[in-house]
Amino acid sequence: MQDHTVHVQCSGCPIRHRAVCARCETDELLRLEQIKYYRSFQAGQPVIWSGDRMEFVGSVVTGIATLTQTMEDGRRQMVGLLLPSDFVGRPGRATAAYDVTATTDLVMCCFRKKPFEEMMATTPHIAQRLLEMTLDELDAAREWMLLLGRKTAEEKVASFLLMLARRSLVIGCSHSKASGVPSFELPLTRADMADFLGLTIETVSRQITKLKTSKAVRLVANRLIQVPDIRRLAKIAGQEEFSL
Amino acid sequence: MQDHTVHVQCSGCPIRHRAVCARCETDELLRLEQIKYYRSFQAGQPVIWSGDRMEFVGSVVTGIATLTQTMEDGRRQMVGLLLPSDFVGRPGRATAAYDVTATTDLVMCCFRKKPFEEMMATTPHIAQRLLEMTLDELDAAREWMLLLGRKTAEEKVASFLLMLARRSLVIGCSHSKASGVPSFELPLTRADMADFLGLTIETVSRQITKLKTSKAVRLVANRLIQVPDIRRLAKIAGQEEFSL
DNA sequence: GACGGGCATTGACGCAGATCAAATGACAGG
DNA sequence: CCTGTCATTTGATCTGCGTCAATGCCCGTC
Repeated sequence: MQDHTVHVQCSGCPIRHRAVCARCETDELLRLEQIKYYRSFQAGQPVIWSGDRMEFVGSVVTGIATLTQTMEDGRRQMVGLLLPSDFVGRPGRATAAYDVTATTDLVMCCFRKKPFEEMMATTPHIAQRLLEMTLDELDAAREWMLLLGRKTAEEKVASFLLMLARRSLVIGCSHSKASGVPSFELPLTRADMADFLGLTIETVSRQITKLKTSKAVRLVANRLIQVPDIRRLAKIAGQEEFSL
Repeated sequence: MQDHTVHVQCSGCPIRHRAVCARCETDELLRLEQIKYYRSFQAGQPVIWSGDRMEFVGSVVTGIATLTQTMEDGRRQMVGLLLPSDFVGRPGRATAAYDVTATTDLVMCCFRKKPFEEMMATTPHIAQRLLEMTLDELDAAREWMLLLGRKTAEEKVASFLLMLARRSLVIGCSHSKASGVPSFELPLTRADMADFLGLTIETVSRQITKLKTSKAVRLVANRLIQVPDIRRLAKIAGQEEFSL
């Protein structure tokens, strides 16, 4: 709840080159810097509720947030996993379409919607970058649709862990480097994983146990996972041909 | 296979105000007109295969195409349903990410990728409109994810028919107007519907029979469907509160 | 060290939807 | 009108995952 505000220079920002501002020149960055502000959220806190008036858009700086849809009877489906540099909100729309929740402690770089929209209209670099990011998200959503519609529970869980393992390699996560084996912290509870994968908590748990028993993954600590053979995990996830 | 080419003025184009060119001024339209060409595909013909080199992007003018993903073992999931005015292809990408297939006879308005990308860089109206369309598609994909992950077979089929019924009202389809009851032609085979909904052909068929028996829909002709009470269909689809 | 509250695991059982198989219908061509 | 092809429906059976319920584990607090 308590959003304590800080101010930092964009030039030293950890997401400077991947976020919506990635293509901005120095002068454009200065203009952005004037309308931006930071907000922090504690793990578990809501960022916005679906239907709420959206007075800002922004980027995840550190931490992880989720985007979920809920049916009247309570069934939930996660429709987005927001990692650092991902963009939240839709320019030109008044109310939020999804619930956004901080699943870890979260810092966001926010812009009031109106000034941001004005800047977007006059700064092609921002709109261009936003288009690129939106197209990437659309691709991700479509791969996710294949997972939800056609994969088995085991394949779903393996696909999810594979995604995280891959990411931990790319980012060069400390765990992965130290051991030489891709390993990472699970950023989601079983309940969140279930909502991500269109399964129940129990099924997720059973499938993780199964992967553990078959030695496809190792649970080092409660939430710390190692993937000794990423290619094998990819095979279980239903992706025969696999690179990286 | 036989792509017979025609030339038509953009000003009289049926998708002029909804496609990627919607925001273009007269002079911009003239430039587009110079690099465009039409291609026709017969029902059932492939437009592109996933992995193929994409030498063009374009808009659906008339007819319907599908975007599908296929796993190595043959499992298929539709990830996009392309209706008139929808955009095909991703600027800045060399190869197709999905199979695109004409499910009805199809006419596309194509642009060679290179000239189109150049125009996009110099014509903000095009990039702006494309961003808007991509954001809409992302929203659609996310609603689709809720359907795939959390809805029952009956809800899935009802949701699909509801989408078509709604669309036939908005477009002002001749069938719907004549009878006063929303009705429409099913543009997809059972197999395509199954790929759309993440079900099998048999389950789709059974659920349609069920909806027919419960009088939620009527099958006027083989492929012609009437929805006497759209609100009831929405309820079955899992959308209690419903407008339009 | 006992207690309580979240999360996670495990087990027993049932059902929605997949699978396998066959019948029916819709058409186009001879 | 018969015949082959393909889409669709219908039936019988099987199974993966959901549901319900109990137990275990981790931690912070008293």
